[in-house]
Amino acid sequence: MDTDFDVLKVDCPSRVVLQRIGDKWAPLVFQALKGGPLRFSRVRSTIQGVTPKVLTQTLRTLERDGLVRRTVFAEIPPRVEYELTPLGLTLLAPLDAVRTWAEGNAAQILAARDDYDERQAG
Amino acid sequence: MDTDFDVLKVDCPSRVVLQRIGDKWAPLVFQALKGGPLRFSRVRSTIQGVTPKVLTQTLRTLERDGLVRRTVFAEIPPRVEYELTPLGLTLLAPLDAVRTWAEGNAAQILAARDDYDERQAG
DNA sequence: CAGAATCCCACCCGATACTG
DNA sequence: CAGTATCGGGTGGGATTCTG
Repeated sequence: MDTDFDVLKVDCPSRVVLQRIGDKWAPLVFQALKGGPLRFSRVRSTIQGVTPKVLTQTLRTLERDGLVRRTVFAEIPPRVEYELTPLGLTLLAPLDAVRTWAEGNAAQILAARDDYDERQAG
Repeated sequence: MDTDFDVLKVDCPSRVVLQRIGDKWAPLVFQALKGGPLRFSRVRSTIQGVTPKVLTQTLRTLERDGLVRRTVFAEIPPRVEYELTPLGLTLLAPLDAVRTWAEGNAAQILAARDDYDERQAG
């Protein structure tokens, strides 16, 4: 077998990994960094609506998980670049599939919701 | 074009969809239901660690989003079955890719964390 | 069997302001 | 520029108990 992990099992580490994927900003960071290294401010402007604090948190966690590399350049003014690691790059495809699905089916989902809500109210 | 949605934009509906996909239990429900219809208690026992309340919440939301169908049989004792809708089935593949990735790379992630934490402490 | 009701808390996230 | 510090709120999730 390739793996002993099973998301359906309690305390399986893969669940923690799933969690990370499923947090609010992490997938957007991947989307932002898929084109190559980006400076902090650039990441921030790419991902609309994210605050510096939360973005930093997200990037730190992804760095800790070995998915993002943080590079500091000793310059004035300071420059810090973020990029996906080799491991992070392998996650790009699966994540992209989900994102594509989300973008492609958002309308249907919203319609289904209206349907459901209307049936509840009516 | 196929879609006007872009996850990087604020208030884009696809973000909401991503959120849903990324909540704690929804992906596990998909994994549990991928084999076909299942009764509530069966879903519950398949997804280790989920409480009835949270499972109900999750199933309701997925039902509202048109991803899961809930069927009630008028029997004693009560029987309720859950299954993926056609729309839900189309999400199965992308989700499976992520799950497979999570299960396959959980070990590496954990190792990266230990590395990172050690470097912080040391 | 399939849940509903209730209570509760951790934590995730956001707004704002400040700094090397 | 690239963050940190601080405070606060909302909510997703959990434990427990009860019911048609």
